[in-house]
Amino acid sequence: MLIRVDSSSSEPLFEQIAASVRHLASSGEAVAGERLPAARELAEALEVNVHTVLHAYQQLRDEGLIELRRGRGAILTGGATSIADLSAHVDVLVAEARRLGVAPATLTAMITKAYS
Amino acid sequence: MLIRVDSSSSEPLFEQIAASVRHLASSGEAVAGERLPAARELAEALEVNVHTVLHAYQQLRDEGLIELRRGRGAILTGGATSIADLSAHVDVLVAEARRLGVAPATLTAMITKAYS
DNA sequence: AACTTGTGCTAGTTAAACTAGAACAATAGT
DNA sequence: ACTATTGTTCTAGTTTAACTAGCACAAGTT
Repeated sequence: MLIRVDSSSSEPLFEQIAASVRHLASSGEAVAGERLPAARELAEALEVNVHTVLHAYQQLRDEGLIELRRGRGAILTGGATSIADLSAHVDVLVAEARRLGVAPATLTAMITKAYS
Repeated sequence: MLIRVDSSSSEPLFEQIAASVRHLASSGEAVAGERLPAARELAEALEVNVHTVLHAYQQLRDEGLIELRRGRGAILTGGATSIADLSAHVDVLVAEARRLGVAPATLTAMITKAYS
């Protein structure tokens, strides 16, 4: 269960935590039904505030990736399986983008626009 | 040349401007060699500060999408053609993500991760 | 009953985003 | 040459998001 964080990065800490969890799910390292570390526990391990971890967890819940229950913690939903299925397609697109010399920010912006 | 901005959005204004330009390029509405509005001019039209527009332009330059020259303005580079070529692939991936019920933030996070 | 864990609140600090105004440098047009 | 255009680079102030801190509470687990 690898969740790491870089405090010197310009990316918000809660986004980094959320990204780590998404990666665990997309790579298949964590599967549906699996439990994430308790917020207080993870906060201590990463040396960040509990609220920062909870902020990340709540965002993941809004995306439908996890469920949050008191006394039980954060559990990966079936949505985690879906994103693992998407991984291969993502790799293809990124390879194509790399070949064309398209920057990450450009590609993610295109994705966001295509959704709306 | 449609560049719009929503001041009530949580997304930074300069990001919205950059996203608009990326969309113009990816949709083919603007092609390589074409000139974007001058920063001062666009700032007035959008009712934002000149620095905000320049911030967006400088980010696009860092991505290799435009060139900035004094007295001349912002010109779309060949990179703009590349991202137009990517558009079809992006649409396929987004359609697949939609079908699986994957949220935009999840997908963009996967993209970012796949790049690194 | 005791323990675990997310929820909700207040509050203070730090960093990013935005605005404003000015002077400057390089290019374009006349 | 001269003038207008346009990006570059400063300083500076305001607003907002992110982060931290600590506490009380609710709902679930053991």
